[in-house]
Formats: sequence, structure tokens, C-alpha cells
Amino acid sequence: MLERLETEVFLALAEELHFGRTAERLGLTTGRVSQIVRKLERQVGAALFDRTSRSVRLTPVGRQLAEDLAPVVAAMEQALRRAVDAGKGVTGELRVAFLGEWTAPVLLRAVALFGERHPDCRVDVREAQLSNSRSSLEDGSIDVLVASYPFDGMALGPVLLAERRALAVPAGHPLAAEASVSLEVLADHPVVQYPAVTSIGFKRDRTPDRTPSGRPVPKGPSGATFSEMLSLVAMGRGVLPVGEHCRQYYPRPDLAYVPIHDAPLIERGPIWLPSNTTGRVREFIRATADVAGGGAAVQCSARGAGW
Amino acid sequence: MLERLETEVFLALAEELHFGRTAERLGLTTGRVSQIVRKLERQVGAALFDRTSRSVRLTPVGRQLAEDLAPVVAAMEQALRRAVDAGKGVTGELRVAFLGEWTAPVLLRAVALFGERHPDCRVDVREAQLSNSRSSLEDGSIDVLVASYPFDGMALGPVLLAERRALAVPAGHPLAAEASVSLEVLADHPVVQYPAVTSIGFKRDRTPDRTPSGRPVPKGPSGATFSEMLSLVAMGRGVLPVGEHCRQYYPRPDLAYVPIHDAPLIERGPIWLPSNTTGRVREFIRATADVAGGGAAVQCSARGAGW
DNA sequence: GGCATCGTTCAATCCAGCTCAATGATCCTT
DNA sequence: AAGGATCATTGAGCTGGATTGAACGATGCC
Repeated sequence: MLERLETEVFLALAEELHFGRTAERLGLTTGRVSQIVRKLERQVGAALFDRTSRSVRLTPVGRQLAEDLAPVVAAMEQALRRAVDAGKGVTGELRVAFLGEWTAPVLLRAVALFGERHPDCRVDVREAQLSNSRSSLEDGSIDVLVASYPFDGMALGPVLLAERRALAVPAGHPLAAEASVSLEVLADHPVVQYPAVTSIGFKRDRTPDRTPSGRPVPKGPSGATFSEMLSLVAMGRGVLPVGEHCRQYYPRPDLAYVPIHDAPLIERGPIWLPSNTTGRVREFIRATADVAGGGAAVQCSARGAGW
Repeated sequence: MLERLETEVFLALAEELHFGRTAERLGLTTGRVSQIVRKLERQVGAALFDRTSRSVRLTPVGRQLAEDLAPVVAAMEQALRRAVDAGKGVTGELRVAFLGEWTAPVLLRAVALFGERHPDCRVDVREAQLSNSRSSLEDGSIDVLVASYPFDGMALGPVLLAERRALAVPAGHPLAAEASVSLEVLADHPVVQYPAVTSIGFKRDRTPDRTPSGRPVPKGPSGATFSEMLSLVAMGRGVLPVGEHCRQYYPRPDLAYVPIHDAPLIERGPIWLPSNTTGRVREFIRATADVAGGGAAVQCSARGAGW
């Protein structure tokens, strides 16, 4: 391998055929250029330039090397440019997705703002499924997902949506009549469980093991999908803490949603693979922060988001 | 452009996926590897590796860059290898030529020795013409020429042949009866001139402007070829200092060759373009030196031969 | 929870990269 | 033929970045 400066000096001199201009072009002194060329020639074992104090010409060996090296350097620069573009540039295509159609509006506002700022970057919006959301982020088929925290191992952007929690109970359940309940009631009823595929952090957040006071929460049956879990609730097999949006988006006659007054909000925001923190992604996260109302504190995960 | 070390570290790490092994492989410390990768990532603007203290993986951007960069590096190494091979290696083909068939035997002995030493380097032997010998060397169609010194601007190898000089005079000329003559007689007779295309040094050597004592030498007519020049002598238009080999190779009844007893020898040896001092050429020059009898002092021109 | 492995960080060290000025070679001018 | 101008080379000396080594911190295993 050649040193960067060696190849640059060699190719520049092969073009200019003049030490002074070459030195100026590269911000060096002629002495340095001379040294570098000599070192290269020593390494190659033959003269690359045929030079006197009045003329500089390529030798056959030098000409061959210049011809061989020029496309190589061009290819290297293109490879680097491609990487820098993926890293810093905001072009190409950005794929964003939402999880649950009620999160779409805020996402679409961010998309609109991003699109204004970066007209030459296509944005593809799609809806993700809970089952494939993680793998889609990991394999790069989507760049950013708007979903609820936590999302283990992913970088988290600023909060876009926050909602209160409610407890889903069967329609005839004693708690259904309450105006609101405390998280403590979880200790008194089995809680329907999320499927094993869900991340441990998410599962703990939605269906904690213990109440705030420390009492253990009895585990109920687990469902494969959210609808199935709600059906388990309706069947009286347990209760389930959910977001209040369910009242609007899952209005079932056999279910009642009772507000929980002492639970932290469920927060949703952009989520992405830390190793996929490219320029596009950074810019989109910025757009989401701005549509969330500039004042919103940008809460990022420690890993990979600190650009 | 990337620094050599940056690309090497990056590609090595992309292969090894392990900082320790990468560092060892490149003779660095892990700290340095970490720094270099970080600098590269800063330059690219995105993470290239997804790493914890227990695992190192390529990010999508990193994988792309590695794929793009690997062939580039391979091509650069091949280009350099090609140049080094031309410079130091002794392979491919070497084209040598002689000027005057009577120089061929010593050349062929050198070719034989060279062929023994470097069986995988083809050697092409041909006869050169005085008119195209210089251009053939300059355009690379022959690498080494065995001819007489001096040869302006060319590198000179060790002397392979040395011969005394003789003065070519018409058959009936007063000097034809002498056993030998001095260079001083040149002041007394017009001297046939070499054509203008001949190098100035060569011309001075064969047909000096002044005798050793400083007397001017009258210029006779010039011929286009050596045969023509001899004919001018035969016609009585002048005399001409030549090599003694002419007696054998140009035996004309209308000419006499009288030894010159106070002229330096005419020396012949390998001649090549300084800028074409490749490994092949160097090795061939060494072979000529060896067949000339190892003791022969290697007399090289100052320019380009000092490898 | 302790241990081993491994990547990161930081301060200290040192050498290579670089500059500057003198030198020498070449060509042009008069 | 001498002088001058241009330009590549050379060598000494300096500076800044490359490199090291150790301490640190994170991670996964037993």
C-alpha cells in the first residue's frame, strides 16, 4: 500500500510535471515533494520521473504507474464519498414507519417538515407490525420507527406523544365502575401477559412484576397478539394496563377502560438502530423534535445517538 | 482520500471483527486502532462498527464501505506490484540490440549469462541501425544497446570492447605507406564529417575539432552513412579516423587503414536510457560486466545509474 | 457477585513529516 | 562567454501528530 500523500504527490506531479506547482497545489514545499518522490522511487526501484532543473517527464515505469493508479484513486474517493453521503448526506431514501395508525399524524407532520428541508431525499412511510418492527429496524428495511418506549438496544428520540394509561377490564368487572384506579390493584387481579417475543423492558413497563408498593403482580395467561390479549381480558382471564387511545381505537362492548391515576405516561417517539445513525436519520429525528414543539427536551439513549 | 493506515485498519478490522487481533496483525496497539476507527467514523459521519466490549460488527454503512474499499486496495496493491516488478523485478522481456555485427559476440555472451541467471525473463536480441538507435532507446523499443561511447544523455555501462583507432585514407595516399600516424596529421588533411544527426559528443570523439596540440582540424565534406563517408575518403575528399575493426569489416581496395598510435581507444559497452534503469536493465548490465571479465571497472555515467 | 476479556481514554513520549535556506544544475539572455 | 533566472535537490533543525502504555469502564461468563 502507498501512503495517501505519496499517491497524491505522485499523481499531481504526473499531471503538472512541475514540482513547484505540485507543491503549491498540495500545500507543500518543493523540497517535500522532491523527498516524497524520491522515497517512492526508492520503493519502486526505478525512476518514475525523468527530471532536470528545467523539465520533468514521466518515465515509462512512471507512466504505467500513473495510469494504473489514477482509476484506483478515483474509485477510492467514490467509495469514501458514498460512505460520507450515507453518514452525513441527506439524500437517497429514508424509510420511516409507525406502529399503530393513531401515531401516524405526528409522524406525517415530521415527514412533511423533513421533506421541506431536504427535497432531494425521498421518504417512504409505511406501517409496521409489532411482530416485525424490531427485525425491520435491525435489517435496515426501515430506518426510523415511531413507537412507544422502551425499545431495548435502540436509540430513542424525543417524545412525540404521551398518553395516560388505563386498565382494560371486562365490562361487568367490579373495577369497571370506578372513575379511576391505582396501579396497586394489579396485585389483586391476574394480569394478561405480552408474548415472549416482546422485549423485557417493554414487558416490564406495561405489565410490571410488582406494584409501586412492592406487592407481586399475579401473572395471567399470555396472548400472541394485542387483540388476543384483549379477548383474554374480555373473557375474564385477567386485566391489562393499556394506553388510553385504546378506548377510541379498540372500543369493544365487552371491555371497559378505567383510567390509572398513578402510572407514568406511556411515551412514544422515534426509535432507530444506533448503528444506523446516518445523516438522514439524524435530520429526521431533528424534524420530529421540531414538530413536537421545539421546547420538548430531546431525550436520547446513551448509545449511538450522541452525534 | 483515506490515509493508508486508516484503510488498512478499517479493512483489517472489518475482517477480524476484533480490535486486539487487528492491532496485532498491523503491529499497533488496540488503543491506536480504536483512535483510528473513531477518526474514520468522525470523517464519514456515521458509525462503521457496532461494538461493545464483547462484540464487534459492521454497520450497514461500514459493510458498504468495506465492500467498496476492498477491491480498490487490491487494485492499488497490484498497481504498485507492477511498478515494483518493472523497477526491481527481473521478469517480462528485455530487448537488447547491438550496433555493428562485430559487437554481437560479446553481447550474446552477456545474454547467455543473463538467461542463466533469470530464466523467466525473455531476452530479445536485434541489430540496431545508427540512424534509429537513439530513438529506439528513447521510445523504449529497446532497453539496452551495445555501442560505442560517448552517447550523450545515456547511461553507460562497463567497457566491453576497446579497440585502437586507425586513419582511413585513400589507397594511394602518402600516409598509406606509414606504419602508424599521429593524431596531429589531422591538421594537415580535411576530415570527413559525421552527419548532423550524430550526437555532439560522439562527433567530437571521432572527428575532433583540434589536434592534441591544439591545431585546428580542417573540416571536409560530411556523409549521410558510414559507407558514404568511406566513399568520400576513397574519392580523396578527406581522411577519417575509424576503429581498427574496419580493416576487417570494411576491406575496400581503394582504402588503406593506418594505425593511429596516440589516440585513446574507442570503447564500446552497454548504453541505456537513464530513466529506463529498471531491474532487468540493471541485471543485464551486471551480466555484461561479468562477461567482460569481472575485473573490468564499472564505468557508469553519473545520471541515473547509481542504484 | 466475582472474574476475565476487551474496547476506550488520556497523558507522556518520540519520531516522522515538514520547512527553510543553501546548493547545484540548466537554460536563456546579452 | 558570462551573468542571471528558474527550478529541483539536499541537509539541518523544528514542530506536531502518531504512538505507546497504563488506567479505566463495560460486558458477558461462571
